[in-house]
Order: sequence, then C-alpha cells, then structure tokens
Amino acid sequence: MTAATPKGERRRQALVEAAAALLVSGGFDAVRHRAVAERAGLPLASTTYYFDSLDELVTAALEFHGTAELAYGKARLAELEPAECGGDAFVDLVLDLLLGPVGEVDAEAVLLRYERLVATGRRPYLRPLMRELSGQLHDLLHDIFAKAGQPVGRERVEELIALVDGAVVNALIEISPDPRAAARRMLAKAMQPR
Amino acid sequence: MTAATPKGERRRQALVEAAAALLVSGGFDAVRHRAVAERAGLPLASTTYYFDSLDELVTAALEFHGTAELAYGKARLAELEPAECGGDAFVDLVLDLLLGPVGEVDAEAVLLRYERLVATGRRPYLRPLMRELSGQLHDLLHDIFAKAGQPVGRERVEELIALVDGAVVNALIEISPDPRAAARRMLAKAMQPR
DNA sequence: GCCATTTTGGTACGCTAGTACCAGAAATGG
DNA sequence: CCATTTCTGGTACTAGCGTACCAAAATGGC
Repeated sequence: MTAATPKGERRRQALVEAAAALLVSGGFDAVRHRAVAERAGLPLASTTYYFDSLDELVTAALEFHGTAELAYGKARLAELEPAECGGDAFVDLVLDLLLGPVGEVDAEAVLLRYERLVATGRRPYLRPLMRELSGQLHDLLHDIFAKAGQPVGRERVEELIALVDGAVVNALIEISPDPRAAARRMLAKAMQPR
Repeated sequence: MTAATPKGERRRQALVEAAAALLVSGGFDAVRHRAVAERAGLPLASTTYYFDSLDELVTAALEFHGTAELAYGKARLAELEPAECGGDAFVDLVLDLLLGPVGEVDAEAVLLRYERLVATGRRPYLRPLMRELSGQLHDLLHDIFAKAGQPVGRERVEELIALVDGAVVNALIEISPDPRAAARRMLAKAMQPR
C-alpha cells in the first residue's frame, strides 16, 4: 500500500528509514515488523498498513540504503580533482565507493554489502533491485576511472570489483576481521602498472 | 555433550549428517532442532541431549560438510595426472575444488559456500572452524598448482580465490544466476599466460 | 461543516522456535 | 546380576514471529 496523505507519506518514510537502520546494524534477520515499528516510534500495525508484507518492507529499506550509497559515490565523483589521483589516494577512493567511507560503522556496513549479495541467492524477489543498484555502481566506477585519467573497459571494472569482493568475504573469517585492509592490498597490487 | 555409548555415537552422527543436509539445501536458517530431528528420524529431545545449543549443532554440521569437501579435493589431487593439465581442464579442476563438482545440486551447494563466509561475519563462534577449513583449502590449491607444473606463491593463491569468490557473489544477483560460468570466465583470463 | 475515505493503534490469533523437564528404558561395569 | 550411568522420547513452557481485525480518530473534497 502506498500513502495518500503527506503525513502518511512521512510515516511511511520513517518506517523505511528505521528498517534501513536495522538492516545495516543487524542484517536481514533484524528487520522485523515489531523492531521497525518500535525504532520508528510507530505502532506495530503501521508496518502492515503501509507494506503488504515484510518482503516489501525489506525491499524498500534496501533500496533506500543502496540509493544513499550511490548518492555518496556520485558526490565523490563530482568533487574529484583529476590531478590528485595518485596511486594510493585513488585506491582509497575506489574502496570508499565499494565498501563505504572508512569512518563509518565499518564492520557492519561492509558486512551488509555482502550479506545482501548472498541473501539475493535465496531471495529472488531482491534480484531486480540488486541488479539495478549493482549496474549503477559499475557505471559509477567506470566514470571514476575515466575522470581519473585511467580509463578502463567494463570487463576490467568487473574484475576489480570481483577482486575486492572476494578479498572481503575471505577476510570475514579472521579473528579480528579487517576486510578493508585485505581488499586494499589486493586492489593496490592489481592496479599497479605492470 | 558427547556420546558415551556406540549407539549414542551413531545417533549423534545421524543428527550431524541430517543437519549438514539441511544446511546445504536451505542454508543456516534451515538448521532447526525439529527439522534436524525429523530428518534423522529421531525425537526432538535427542538434539538437545547431544548438543548443548543450536550453535553447537550448526558448527558440527559445518565441520562435517567442510571436511567432506576437503576430502573430495584431496582425492582429486591424488588422482591428478600432471600430463593432462591443459589450460581448460585445469581451470575446471580449480573450480571443482572451489565451488564443488559441476554435477552437484550446484546452485545451492555453491550458495552455501558463500553464505557461510558471510554468516561468519555475524557469528564469531564459527570463525575458528572457518579459518581451519579455509587454511586447508588454500594448502590444497597450492599443492594442486605445484603438481600441475604451475607452482604459485601463497599470495597468488589468495588472489585467484578472491577473484573466483568475487565473481560468484556478483553473479548471484542475476535473474538466472550461473556463478560457475562467471567464475570460470574470470579465472581463465587470470590464469592465461601473459 | 459534512461525509466518505484514509489512517491509527490496541489487541488477538495461529504458528514456530529454543529449550527445559522427567519418568522410564537401555546399557554399562564391577 | 544389580546399581549406576546413559539415553530416550513425549510433553510443555515461554518467547517471538507475521498477520488479521476493527472500532475510533483524523483527514480531505465538496
């Protein structure tokens, strides 16, 4: 169900944001009707009033969060000074786009980026959204490389993303996981001129 | 709790195998006391009698499954004919070790390999086990490359694994996911002599 | 201001979950 | 062969879940 009144629209949005926050901090399993309602300061029934099912709520939360991430990436692209694209800074820029800015809650935000990929394997209803978000991220990276004076083909973009993603998921099993550091090492090596 | 009688040991093992089967077919969420007991043909209470908690049961199931996978890999290594390590066949061999043999239920078995990596992010109790299994897989690949006459360093092994893993998780969001094909493409390109 | 529509929020239902309990059966060892 | 440990399996408790329901309140168009 979609809201018809301004106040209703605000409440609906509050629910989406609450769900997104829960998604980031606790993963898909944390997005529950009651938890979302409580976090948004709204009654339980509001969640079923504005969303036909939990899946719909999860989808909306994921879209909200994914769109925010992309907006951050686009901002970084816009403010990019082609001159200051030395190797190290550029590697960090790419990592910021793929894993989120370093300052963030980090561990959990990074984790969510991969939980949602894997979760999509068992939740086909997420696929259209995930494809859309993923496609935009690819485009963004493509543009960033171009603006930085290191144009690359789409295949190369996919390769670098795969390398980072693989490094991250393998780093998650460490006692004190530092996925960003692992990804950084591999990305730096792959990007250095040969 | 660990069994003290032969029959008890057999029942315990039946529970572990039932849990592992559920793990493969439905992921972590499918491993429930009742489901495991039913699949093993045992009463509900047997699950709490032999395992102090669900986490313990999940851990045992994961260890069982992981060890079976490694045994398969070791068998492939043992029967490897260094002569027949042409490029294509070798790529498939590596994929068999990383994703499981192609004939398998496939989609679900591959998915589990990545669910467990990501799940480890939110389930620290799995980390020691996952590190152990992952370390053995690395060793195995290292040996395979050596025996195939293409010795590589540990860093290179990690790179190739990351590439495959990243390709897979990114393939999971396709409408009709074919993670093996995606991984195959990237791995073949990365391994071809430059 | 009136009335149809939308929204609210408290409550309840049916279900599944993890886990606890315990009388009795089976196995074990001295 | 008996005493003790180990095991069995039916049952029940509490908690949390998604979802449905519905009387009352708020809202918006006329």
